[in-house]
Amino acid sequence: MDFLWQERVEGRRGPKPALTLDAIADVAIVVADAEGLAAVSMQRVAADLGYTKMALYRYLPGKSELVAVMLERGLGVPPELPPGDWRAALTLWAESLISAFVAHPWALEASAGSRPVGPRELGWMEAALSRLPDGLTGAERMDAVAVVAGHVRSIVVQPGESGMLAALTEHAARFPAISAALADIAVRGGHDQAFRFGLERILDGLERLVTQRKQASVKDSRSG
Amino acid sequence: MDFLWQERVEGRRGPKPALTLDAIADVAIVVADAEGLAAVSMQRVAADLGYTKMALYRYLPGKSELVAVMLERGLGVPPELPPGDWRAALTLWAESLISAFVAHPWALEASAGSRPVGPRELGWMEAALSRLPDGLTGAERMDAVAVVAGHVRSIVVQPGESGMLAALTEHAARFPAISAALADIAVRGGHDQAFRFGLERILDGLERLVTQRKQASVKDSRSG
DNA sequence: AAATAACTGAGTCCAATGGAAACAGTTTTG
DNA sequence: CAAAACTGTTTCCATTGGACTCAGTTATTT
Repeated sequence: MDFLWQERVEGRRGPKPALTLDAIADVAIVVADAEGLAAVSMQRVAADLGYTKMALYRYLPGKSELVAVMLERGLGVPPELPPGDWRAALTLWAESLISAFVAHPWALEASAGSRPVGPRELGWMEAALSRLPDGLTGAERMDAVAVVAGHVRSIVVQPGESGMLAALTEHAARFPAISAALADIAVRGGHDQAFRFGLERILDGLERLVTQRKQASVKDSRSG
Repeated sequence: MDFLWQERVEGRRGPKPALTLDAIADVAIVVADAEGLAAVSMQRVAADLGYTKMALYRYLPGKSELVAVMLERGLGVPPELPPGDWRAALTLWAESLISAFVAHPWALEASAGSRPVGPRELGWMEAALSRLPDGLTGAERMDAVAVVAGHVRSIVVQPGESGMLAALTEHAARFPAISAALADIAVRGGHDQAFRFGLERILDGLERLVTQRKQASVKDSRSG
């Protein structure tokens, strides 16, 4: 987890390092973008760099750390969110996040499970948190961001439709509700529709909570 | 994808198979539950069964198919949803799904990405779809279920808090919003709180949409 | 009943993986 | 200058998923 936060100390003994952590990660990202995360092996990355596999271990403890660095660089820095409407800000945030995931599909797999967190990832979290409306507890704020981020993830994963369609052609009768719904889906615009729909439901739900609380607190101050 | 839907044909020549697909998957599930999906190898599963690795390939084309079968069995059958309130039904559905994921944490990893879909997985989808309120298009119904399922997934993933806390102890100043929110989290009840919060926001958002449309259609029929 | 064809599980072999350990060469520090 | 620290390379290993072969078993066919 150190290497995610701390850059290399200068002025050490021995030969100058020929590589940098970032250069390694960038090559790995190129591989992952083109051929998937599975194609990223120490050997492959080292070969693409023109070095031997074990040279990388001078920069990284192991492969999982390489993936962590890839993720940090792949995510990029969070976008500048315009001031004003919190819904617009969160929408832009979610759109940017989904763009990052679409550009680097492996990032989804890489960001699953418990793992060390880097500064950029925290930057994304910070950006969203700071633009949430008032009237939520700290825990609720974390949860709210988690819901939006979870929605983005689930959109990118998209396990279903293609595999579902294949399975349904033979067993449509057993799953009438799916069949009926899918008949409608063929004529719409892919991911984006689903993304918008879910995001707006979530923001609506959030908005309802905060306005509800705002009204309650007004009533409170009036009566007390 | 065949083996997910079709059981073995009886009355074949040759020796009786010593194993069954389900028995193999069950052993693999035990391994995955105890030591994670990474510990599931053909060798390991075969050894636990008392057979050689290559024997398994008589039942499965490859490892990815084993994981697919594991997922089908691990998910189990969807719960019976009580009639009536659609919010209660969807809540129970989401709770059951999260229980399955908590019981089999590897199922999350296994269900990521595009993959063949089995009957039980479709059964879950069908169950949720059939209990959604009226007033949604087919595409929207799919999206609505996807949002809820995505929320469940994101709750189970829970990338953050532990790793985040570790990182924040040293860099709290750089991320004030996270620090403030996390200070609140220490005193609450883990996953469940986040799950409830997000689910209720989503259901609120859905409810708003359908009631909105119901009102619009009433007004419509009055004026036209 | 006998022959055949299909099937079984075991055994051997392979390329690729992540990683450990020891290596010779290079540069800074004492 | 010598020693210490660091570099990238080389050699080695266990484990992985999987292709292929082989002897043995059994249901179907003749």
